[in-house]
Amino acid sequence: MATVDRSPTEGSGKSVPAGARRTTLAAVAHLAGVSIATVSKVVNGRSDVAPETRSRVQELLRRHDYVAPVDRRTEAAARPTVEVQFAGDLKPYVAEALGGIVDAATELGVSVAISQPARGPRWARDLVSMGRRALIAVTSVYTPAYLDALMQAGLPLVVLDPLHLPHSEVNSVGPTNFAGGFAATQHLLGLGHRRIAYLGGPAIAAANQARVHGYRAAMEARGTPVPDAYIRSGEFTFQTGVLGAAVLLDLPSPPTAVFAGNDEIALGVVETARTRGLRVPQDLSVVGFDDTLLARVASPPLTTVRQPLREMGGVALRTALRLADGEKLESHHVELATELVVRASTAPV
Amino acid sequence: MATVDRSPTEGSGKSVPAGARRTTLAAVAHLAGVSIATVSKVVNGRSDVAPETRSRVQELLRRHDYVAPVDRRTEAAARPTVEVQFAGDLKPYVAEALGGIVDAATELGVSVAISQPARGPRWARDLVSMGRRALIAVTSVYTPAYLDALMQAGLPLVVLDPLHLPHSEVNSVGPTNFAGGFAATQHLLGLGHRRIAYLGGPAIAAANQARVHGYRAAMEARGTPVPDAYIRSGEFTFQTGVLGAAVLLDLPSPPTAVFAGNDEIALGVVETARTRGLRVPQDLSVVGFDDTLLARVASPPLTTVRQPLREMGGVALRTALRLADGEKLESHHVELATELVVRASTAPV
DNA sequence: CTCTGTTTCCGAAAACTTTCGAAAACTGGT
DNA sequence: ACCAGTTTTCGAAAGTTTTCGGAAACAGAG
Repeated sequence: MATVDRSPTEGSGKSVPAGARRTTLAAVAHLAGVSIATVSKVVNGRSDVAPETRSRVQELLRRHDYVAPVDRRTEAAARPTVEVQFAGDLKPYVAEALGGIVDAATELGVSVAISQPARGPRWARDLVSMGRRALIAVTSVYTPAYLDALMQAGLPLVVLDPLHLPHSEVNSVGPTNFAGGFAATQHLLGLGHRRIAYLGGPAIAAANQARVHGYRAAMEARGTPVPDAYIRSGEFTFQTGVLGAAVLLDLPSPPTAVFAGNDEIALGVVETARTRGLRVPQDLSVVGFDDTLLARVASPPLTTVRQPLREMGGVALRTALRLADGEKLESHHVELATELVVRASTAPV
Repeated sequence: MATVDRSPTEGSGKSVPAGARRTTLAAVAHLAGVSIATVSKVVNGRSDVAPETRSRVQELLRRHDYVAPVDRRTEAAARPTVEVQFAGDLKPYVAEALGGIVDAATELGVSVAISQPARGPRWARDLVSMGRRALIAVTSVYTPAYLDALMQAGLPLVVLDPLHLPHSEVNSVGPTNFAGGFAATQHLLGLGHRRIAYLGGPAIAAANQARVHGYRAAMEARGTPVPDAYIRSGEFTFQTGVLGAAVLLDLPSPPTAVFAGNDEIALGVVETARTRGLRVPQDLSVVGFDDTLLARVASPPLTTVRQPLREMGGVALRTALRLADGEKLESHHVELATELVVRASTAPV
């Protein structure tokens, strides 16, 4: 089998004259007037070679079409690896994006390693020495120190669904949060709702802010006033949904529809409605965001704004690989389109 | 610098007697009665080594703590890597187990790579040549050819929640499915239910069978007959829950409680109840299995049998590492205790 | 200028990997 | 059983990489 594998390599490019041996380190070493060891070091990018010697040897290697054995090897061992880091639990949101990354990686013949964000002063350099070519951070916070460590190590970064606002130093992939918030709100308005509340994630999160703005824009376009109490922040958790919905429903003028910042919050809202004897969607309409598994298996199935999570994962991986290849990107931030998916948690007032 | 880097390695584990040289391929080759070349091939996962020879050499390499030069380069590169494979989507079940694996790996300083089950004749060997030391398969099917490829490559395998019955050739980690099924059914019986149905996953799945048996055992212990129509199989999906519940509820004598094979099925049952105007738990009690996020964020929150998924992931990782170190295991199959978690989806008749 | 580290660069030797041919073990035939 | 072709397995030799020590260049202190 090894013999069969090798054959394609032989036919590559300008072929060596029949009978002539392949160029060896020894030949080059002789011509360059250095030892074999030194030539080997040049080939492998070791540091202990004088710049002048290095370039002289490199020139000879080129001239004689030297091919290193590692390059002759089968592609398997040479597969690049990208690291994917996620903080905290592997929630459905992260899991689906990760699924998209793995799919794309399988297709491209790339390995994927996963980990929690590492600590310690050397973490970024350690990743490089473990053979990682790029880093994809999913919904992670990144501090200047974090970015600096990556820069130092020369490890390119792509952030999937960045928590912060798109920063020119950082490459990121995200959904069209504004458009999604707008579409969700418009859907509720179209059903005749006017008292629509927004119950979202952390106020600092860029994604959350964009969704709020989309919501506001739709409300204003319809000329519907938005009481301050109708916009609430919290975490992207079930708990926030349960508690936030309770507060909203206790308002003197409670909303007839809630637009939740993600599916998990939406489920919390549904649960609070249930404990209070309110039926969804007859008594309260709920819209989620993300369209994770959660939305599809909920009771009732959730109307939600679909994020193309798998595609986003794929784009993130491809972007990471392009950065690893030293390509310059024309755009630092890519947004993929969201889409409203209407299911059973929304109904006319 | 190189000299300084090496020193920490010297102090690791059972130290080599002072003055003694590091283990070399030549030493191992001599012990094994083969050539240096053959030992090198084993280290690098090359194909042209007989399985018997390979395992004998591997054993000696381990016993003498051989460290490949590529691993000596930096201490970071020496971190072992385990591959985790999962088929299909990254469902909450798989995601939580994966979370447990990553946690344990972080603690132990091990790298985790993830992928879809690979194809091709060389996949297992490729994993070895990419530096993987063990493989954890999550709910994957494994064919004889699959096992054979691993054996050939000398890559140890741990299956998490095996689909097949525990096989003496395969090391596996799973929950106490029988006890879980028994506890769930007893809980329903204790609430006064007598017409209890089981709606589970694939009939061939070992986990499903054990849950059914637990259910049957509890019913028989109480002297409650189980009509054949009360036991249904399908997939571990929402769809199966929706459809199966519809069939069960159309029975002449419909059940008052459904024990579902997992949380996703349980949610399907809840949804069918809802569309028929039945309230859970007042009109129908539902018990799930797994206690994934799904159970906690459902409406109503699901009574379910908790699997210690994170712990199972941790055990799987530790087991995989021990196998990679050549330890013999006293037991081929480890079962971790399940626990009934009572929430709001069950109530007295 | 001399002495004493310190760093850079190189190569000999040792360690390791790959190639490739040959023997052994299978394949199907007759 | 025997034979010709094929595949598997292995090791010798060739090729390559790593280790480690030493020479030369460099840098400061006396």
